[in-house]
Amino acid sequence: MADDQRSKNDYKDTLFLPATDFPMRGGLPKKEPQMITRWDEMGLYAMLRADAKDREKFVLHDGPPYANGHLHMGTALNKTIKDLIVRTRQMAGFDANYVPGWDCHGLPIEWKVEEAFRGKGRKKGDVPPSEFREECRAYAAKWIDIQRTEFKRLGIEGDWWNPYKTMDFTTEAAIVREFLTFVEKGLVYRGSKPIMWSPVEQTALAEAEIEYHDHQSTTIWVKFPFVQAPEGLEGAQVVIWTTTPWTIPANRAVCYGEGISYGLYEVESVRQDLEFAPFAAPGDRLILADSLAEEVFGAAFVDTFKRIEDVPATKLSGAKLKHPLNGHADSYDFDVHMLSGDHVTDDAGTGFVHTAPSHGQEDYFAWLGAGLPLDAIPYTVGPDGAYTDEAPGFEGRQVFRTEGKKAGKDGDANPEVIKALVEKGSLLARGRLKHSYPHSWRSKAPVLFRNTPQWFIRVGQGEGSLRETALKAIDETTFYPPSGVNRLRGMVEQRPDWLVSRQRAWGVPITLFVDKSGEPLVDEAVNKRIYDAVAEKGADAWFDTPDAEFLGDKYDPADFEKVTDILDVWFDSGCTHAFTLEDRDDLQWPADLYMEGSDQHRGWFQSSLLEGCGTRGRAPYKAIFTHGFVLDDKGLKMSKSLGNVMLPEQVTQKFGADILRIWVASSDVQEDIRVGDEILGSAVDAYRKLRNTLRYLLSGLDGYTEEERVDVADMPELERYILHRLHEVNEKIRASFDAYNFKAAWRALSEFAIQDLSAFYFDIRKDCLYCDAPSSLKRRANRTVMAILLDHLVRLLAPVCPFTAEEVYDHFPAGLGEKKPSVHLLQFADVPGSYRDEALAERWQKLRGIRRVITGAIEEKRNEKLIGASLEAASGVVIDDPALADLAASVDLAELSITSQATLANGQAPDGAHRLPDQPNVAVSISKAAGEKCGRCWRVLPDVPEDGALCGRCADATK
RNA sequence: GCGCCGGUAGCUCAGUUGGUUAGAGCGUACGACUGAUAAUCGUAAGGUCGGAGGUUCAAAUCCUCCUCGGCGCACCA
Repeated sequence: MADDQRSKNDYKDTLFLPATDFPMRGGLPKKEPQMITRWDEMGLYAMLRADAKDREKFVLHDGPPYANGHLHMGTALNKTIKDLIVRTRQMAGFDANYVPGWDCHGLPIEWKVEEAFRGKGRKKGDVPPSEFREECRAYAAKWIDIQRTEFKRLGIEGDWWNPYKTMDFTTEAAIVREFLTFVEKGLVYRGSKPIMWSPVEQTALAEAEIEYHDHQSTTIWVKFPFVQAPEGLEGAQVVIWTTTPWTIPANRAVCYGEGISYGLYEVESVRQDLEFAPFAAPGDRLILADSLAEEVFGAAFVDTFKRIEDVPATKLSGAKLKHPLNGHADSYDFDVHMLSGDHVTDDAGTGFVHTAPSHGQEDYFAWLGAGLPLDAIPYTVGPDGAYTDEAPGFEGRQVFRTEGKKAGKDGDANPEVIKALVEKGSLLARGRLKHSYPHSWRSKAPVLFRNTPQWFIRVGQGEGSLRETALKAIDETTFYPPSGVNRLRGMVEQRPDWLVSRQRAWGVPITLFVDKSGEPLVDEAVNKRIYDAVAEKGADAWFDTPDAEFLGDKYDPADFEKVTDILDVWFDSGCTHAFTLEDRDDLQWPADLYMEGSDQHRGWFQSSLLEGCGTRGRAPYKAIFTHGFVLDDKGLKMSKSLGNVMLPEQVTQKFGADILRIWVASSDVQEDIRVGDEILGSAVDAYRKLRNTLRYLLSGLDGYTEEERVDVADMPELERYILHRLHEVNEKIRASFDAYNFKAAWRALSEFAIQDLSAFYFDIRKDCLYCDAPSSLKRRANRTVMAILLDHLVRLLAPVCPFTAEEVYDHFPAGLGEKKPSVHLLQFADVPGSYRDEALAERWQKLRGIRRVITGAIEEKRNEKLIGASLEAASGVVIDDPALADLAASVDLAELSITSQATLANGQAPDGAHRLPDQPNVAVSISKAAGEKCGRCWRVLPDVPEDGALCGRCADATK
């Protein structure tokens, strides 16, 4: 080893090099769980509450996730945004108490539990309802535990040990109370409508529970003869087309459109080249929409046909048809009405619509609209999707299979009906059609329209209606983003009455007694007894308690029927505001904010709105914030089949929760956001950079004490400029937090740390920090500013990276003053307005421009291998702008640009000087600095006696 | 099918009421340093602003159509 090498090392000991135990690498996957344990043990949540006890409340009301399954990126995103909101509000000086909740009732859990029972060889029918519900309860409880752990792993702060659950007895009672309020207000009625029915799950489904998938249907064209043909139509038959042959036994009418042009057609010949005989035969006289005739004849393998005459729609008015199954099983001998219908079009089918009022919304309304009686509508299909005895000859045949592996596949109803139609000579043609068809979102099995008695909440129309109240409430709500208002408004404007009954076991019962006329009993005393019983024993109380106990002396149980349906789970979740915000002392009603995915416009936002408006006349929230969905790195939806699913657990295990949180904070969460390896990689890089900046602050403040502190007035301009920037950035970040604009806050924070601090301020002051005497004013000012920066940055970082912020806080040098037990007990600190100095900032903005010219010039010389370290350089700066030259003269350009020397001149630049396009008046020439290199500070200065010896400044500093 | 939202450098995002050569950070490449070192600093490359028309003296920004993606609604007799 050479001598000068050793001497360098000797001087190294005289430097004030940064020192800290704070590690450069985060090691988050290991460290974060320990931090969670520590927060639990110290009771951080309780401390936060106690600390904020008397502050103004800010309530973000949690939309309950469903207590089933592990977290996915969507739920992680959702809870992380909520946590960002809650933490920033808390640190901004509010009491932001976050009470998480879970949605526990409903089909998905029931489905899983049924599966489990089946696995043990027990069919649902064999399991007593109370035992079944007990299992559901246990199942939900299990997943609540799992999800709680997973949410906590993400660093979500909240009342985890006292959350709300829709299955708590008190909650179930509260939901009963809310529902009975609707009843008392006369908003609940029993209707009989065709509704979506899932034969596999044997329940009615709301629109929210339906999804559309492709389904292969058998289509048929069916001929209906006239009972008594209108003049000129003797022997003619009306043709319909349907994709649901199984609804033919329920057919009671055929609709035609008044604006459609119909014609009477006669079959001349049918195709002979087939291996089977077409159902159509020469001489058949058929009535069809003109625009569809050719298509129909094509399907029927008719070779040639002729059009005989027009059939005006008026001619069909009032006509009666024979049912195509007339005589089958000695039945179907009633008349089929021809009805006019606006819904009939001639762009598909035959121009005539087969109408089975028990199996379609439009069919039902067409029937009622014609003034035909409700009780003439048959119930041909039972809850199990099999024909009842109202479909003579087909009893027991299933539309869809409901059991085993083939559940959801076509049953034997269609083939049997088609066979019967063929026997009757009513079939004209058949075919297959692949089209989108409603399916249950849970079982993925197709559903059918079925006419059953159900309970509804009347949303109504016009003045005084629930709809009107809700629309008014929407106007009074703030939406983030503003476009959300259109969406919710559109849905509320259009939605039908709220179907709230379900024929299931796991949920809050519809606690109604119905009298002989079908009207629900409304009696306060009875309702009170019901409420008390449910509060004590849960939903089971409704089913297990004898009716007489509820009804009391006033009513005879024999006069009433007890409803055994349960409530739609959306009603449960719509009540969360009542049993959480209102019933808990540590929250308040209405909520300041509901924050969920944009799909909840149709879900929770709406159910809560209707519930709140129905019972309390206003929305339970003041504002709604929506986030988008998590997509893969190419912008596609994550799905198992695409193999592009990423789980939050993978992220926390590989990188840590703080990384996941940075991903959230740096993304535009109001839109759909992407996630993938590269995107998370950026979050990791940003994290490292920020972590190192904080580490540098910690290490630079090693041994700092209050005595070092310098008044701002006594600080160099550079320090004051940085404090000005801090003020600016702090304002920007705080304002962004207030607007829930986390990406803007994150951007401001990380760009400040990178550009202003790491690449500019720290770089310039490194020499001072390492080499100047501890007593030097400049160094003290530098350390004072570093202390101020650290204090603010750790607070601003805390909501985004709660783990890392806490770790930084742990490593705060003792001299920074008294500490709280956790960084999260701090609030954001105001940066004194006196730090703000626009004039100074403008000057330094210009100086940074000059600096960029110098660093660019150095880089040129570096590429020419003339110099290496910038301290080897001396810069000759020439400025052709007197004011700018004066400004440059007021600072130490060498220090600013981290060169050893600098000269400044006015006027024209020499040839070959470096320039930048945006700095037209600045030119820089670089030469090697004259003198020897100081062995301590490495600057090349004329006052260094020999290479490796000390410069004057260092000689003083080491005395 | 209809409605809403969105498509700006490899990635994440800025781009105010339309106005000079469209910005930042990260990443990349190259280089420097070796006293923030699995760090730090510098320089550079990189975009026909999803596409096509149109309005305008002037459009990433306004209009129309198309396309891709997401969400929602609906129909399918």
